[in-house]
Amino acid sequence: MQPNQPGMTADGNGLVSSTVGAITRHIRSHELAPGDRLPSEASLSKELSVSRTVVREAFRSLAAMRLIDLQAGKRATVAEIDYAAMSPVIEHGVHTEQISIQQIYDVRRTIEIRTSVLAALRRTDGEAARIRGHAKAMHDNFATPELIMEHDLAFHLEIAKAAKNPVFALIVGAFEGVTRQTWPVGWRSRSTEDEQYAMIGIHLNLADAIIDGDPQGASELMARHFDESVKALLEAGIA
Amino acid sequence: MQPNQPGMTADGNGLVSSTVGAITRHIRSHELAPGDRLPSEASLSKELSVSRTVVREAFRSLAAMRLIDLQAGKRATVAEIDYAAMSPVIEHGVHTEQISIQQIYDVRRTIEIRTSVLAALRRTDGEAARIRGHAKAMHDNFATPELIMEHDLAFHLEIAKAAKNPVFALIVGAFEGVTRQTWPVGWRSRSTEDEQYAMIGIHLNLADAIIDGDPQGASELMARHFDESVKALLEAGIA
DNA sequence: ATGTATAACCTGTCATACAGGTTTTGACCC
DNA sequence: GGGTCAAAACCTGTATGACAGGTTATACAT
Repeated sequence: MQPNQPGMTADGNGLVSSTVGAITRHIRSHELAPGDRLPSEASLSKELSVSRTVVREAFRSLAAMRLIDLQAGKRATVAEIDYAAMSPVIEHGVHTEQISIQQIYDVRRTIEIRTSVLAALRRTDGEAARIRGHAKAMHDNFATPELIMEHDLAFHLEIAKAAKNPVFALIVGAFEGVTRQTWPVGWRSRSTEDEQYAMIGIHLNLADAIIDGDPQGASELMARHFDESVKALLEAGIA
Repeated sequence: MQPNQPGMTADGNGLVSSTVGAITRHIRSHELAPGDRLPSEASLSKELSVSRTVVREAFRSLAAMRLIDLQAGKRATVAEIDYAAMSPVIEHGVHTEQISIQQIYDVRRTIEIRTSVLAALRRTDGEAARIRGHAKAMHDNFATPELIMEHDLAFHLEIAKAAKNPVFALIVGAFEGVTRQTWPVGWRSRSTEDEQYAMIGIHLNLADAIIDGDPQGASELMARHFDESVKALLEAGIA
């Protein structure tokens, strides 16, 4: 009804896009920080001269991208970076066959060789302990593959966090969903217990290299880990 | 009103989350491919026993993550991977000071050294020509920084595409929005024309290395490009 | 000043309505 | 039978109003 208020960021076609842009601009111009509250739906609706419906759909869009948090009854708040924000995007790409598992492993290899180097250089003692703890938990839960997998995922994410660059953690987190779906395939393709223990052994050695502040060693172990994982997946017929 | 239908993917708290999960499952179980049409809002509303409001908000969520495309009047369709899908997430991280520009350049350096290697190995002749074309356009539009920037961005994205791995392109695309905002700073910090021509020269040499199928050379040039860019940004006081 | 009850506010969901764009239907003509 | 075109049916975008249930702020009592 009212004319479309232009928005610099995303005033593509509809009112919702303009409103998303307006809210984004509001966050930036008011320099809102994570946790800060946004205006209510009603007040935004009035201020932007659009219906509450439109404001709600704009909020949903922003929440889907994890720029804001929504909770029933409470006002929307600016969100902290969520390491799982991009996981659905990657999963969708894989399920629609636009991305292959091997392509994901190539990206992970590239990224995680770097995170292992940075982690070896920058890790705090607490992070080192947690990384070592996950590797050890993989070993100690040998009989329960699901637990091995969870500690494996946490191990890689913890290394990314220890790299002190949230973007690396964001990318590693993006692959968690897909990895959760393909990990069992790789695990089963290591047909003997020796092979399975060897895979866990690499994690233990990698943890040690990071604890020792040995970027060279960490880098080589991470590269080997991915080379072997890709080999295992290829043998299992996953391309 | 009706009880909450559980969804395996995202039945967090509200009906919208469950509905997002249900739609995602629909796409997967029916093996829908990009371009395929989804059911109408009304039929999903009936099938899932929720109001059209809820279905619409679920659609908006999926569209925000770029899993589906929405167009007025038309049915929603499964989306192709969009290289700009993650740009708002990164921009938000930067504007809320959860991510620094330097951290982004470190990730880009890591990723793009790899894409330059892969591009040198896998590029088609058409891609090689386009990459060279953007580098040349940077040189030819020396008087118009905005054009240099656009061709610079397109140059890097084209290399990522030539790497034949959509995930790399996705990541490079994620940084486009932020780069568009910081690029002028780096450009101005190259205070003499010689420095500015040198920056463009690296792009020309990099294009040649990729055309020649020289991964080693491409890798070294890309590394040098980022080292110099980071230096320029640091001198301009951007951390 | 402190604690608590209550009012005011806010979000989640539903129903309905209508404008305007899109697809399907069906009639008509060759 | 096949092609053309207009009308009908369908679909999405947006607005409005309503109400349940959770949250925050107010004001009162102690």
